[in-house]
Amino acid sequence: MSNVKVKIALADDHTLFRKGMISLIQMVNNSHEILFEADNGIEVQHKIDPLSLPDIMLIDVNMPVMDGYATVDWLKLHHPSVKVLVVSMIQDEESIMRMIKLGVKGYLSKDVEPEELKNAIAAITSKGFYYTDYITGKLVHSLQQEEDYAQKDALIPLNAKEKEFIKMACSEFTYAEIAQRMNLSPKTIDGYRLSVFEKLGVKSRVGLAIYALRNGMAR
Amino acid sequence: MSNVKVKIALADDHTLFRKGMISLIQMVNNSHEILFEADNGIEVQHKIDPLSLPDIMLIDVNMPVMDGYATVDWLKLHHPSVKVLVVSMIQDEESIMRMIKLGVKGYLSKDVEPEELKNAIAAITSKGFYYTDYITGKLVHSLQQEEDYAQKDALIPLNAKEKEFIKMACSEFTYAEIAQRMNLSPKTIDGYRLSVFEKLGVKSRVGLAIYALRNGMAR
DNA sequence: AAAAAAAACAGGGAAAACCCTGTAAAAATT
DNA sequence: AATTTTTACAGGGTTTTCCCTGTTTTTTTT
Repeated sequence: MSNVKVKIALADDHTLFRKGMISLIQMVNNSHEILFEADNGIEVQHKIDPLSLPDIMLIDVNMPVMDGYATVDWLKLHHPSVKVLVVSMIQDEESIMRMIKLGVKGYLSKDVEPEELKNAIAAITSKGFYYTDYITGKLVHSLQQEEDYAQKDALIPLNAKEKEFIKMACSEFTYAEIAQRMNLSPKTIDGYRLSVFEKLGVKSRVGLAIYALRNGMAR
Repeated sequence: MSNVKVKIALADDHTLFRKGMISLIQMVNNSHEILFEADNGIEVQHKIDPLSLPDIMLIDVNMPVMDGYATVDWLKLHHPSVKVLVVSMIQDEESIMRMIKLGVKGYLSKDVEPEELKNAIAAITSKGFYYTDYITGKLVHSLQQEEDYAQKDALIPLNAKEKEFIKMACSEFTYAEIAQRMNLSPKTIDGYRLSVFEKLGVKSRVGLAIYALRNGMAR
């Protein structure tokens, strides 16, 4: 650990919890400096000093006025160098994924041991992130869900021409232009249109395009 | 660790590497049983015994005839209980993400210390997965890339009604139905259509839907 | 209060998409 | 070789989308 103090700031609407965290952080050793604390995102915006940005910000998800998501989003845009460690009671996959996608460097439960909080801050300082097994598990699970969802198409038998037609339909070409490009008559294309509409259960070309994009049949 | 041996199988086209791995695994302690080894995915399909499935399969990405992806995909479908640990020289984000999405429980480089291989097998056996910091980093990075890509829309000034229209247009409603639902005349909707077409540079409703989905303006 | 800008609406027409029913040729089955 | 299935294609009509040129009403600015 270097001789420069790690600068930390906190955003959490529960004063008692916030004060507790601060005392915990300072108890560990004196290599951490608390820059400021805030009740919510708006206060963060006012209290943050561009000339002395925190290295790490501990942020809660649930806060009044401006919640954790909005706060992280704002930080990402205005002070991207600030590394965010979420500390929240909320542990559901959706919140975790949303925060990870916003670029947070760690996500802890509020009932972890003080030791783990220390480890998290140390890891984020040294290698840039700290994801527990729980978080990693959620992350991977979510990815696989997406993928599984995107593969029900294998259940619907579509031949090569139909798949090609679907890809072509996900564009601004007219059916007449698609016919040209596939060397088929517009009437044949109309036949493919009808058959894929029925197979996929869509009622319009827009519906088809949406279905295809959502299910990875076209990019 | 229980008294039942952990059953392991390997798929890698490099015989020497495979043999080395086996000796390493058996050297650790005698709690591991090697069920079989295979040159590629096809051999896995033939050698695997549904009555005595491996707990963990070590699989390489690059293999002739049937590669790692196809092998994992096959295992996922036919023997989902088999936990896959990828061991490969390939370490790029795309391969890693593809394998993770296929549900592999770990991904190691071929030049890790034997100690880490041991840890990985132990972790997968006990808690179900083993992702190194490197893999976790790639995972999170890939997620954030996706999200960043999906947010350039803020650059184009669209008012609330236009955004609502775009969402509605990403459906199978006709413009007349959209007009009803937004309590506006079809002719007004036609005006919104023209203005968003121009702002987003699209030429048809399908083009609009594709643009909106790709840029996160509609789900 | 007047001027300017934005939002809502309209007529009308051409092009594209949609949706029937039906036929001819090629390919696969038997 | 005969039959069935699949693929390719057509006529013709309805609806929807697209696109042009406007007017009226509401909101914002000065």
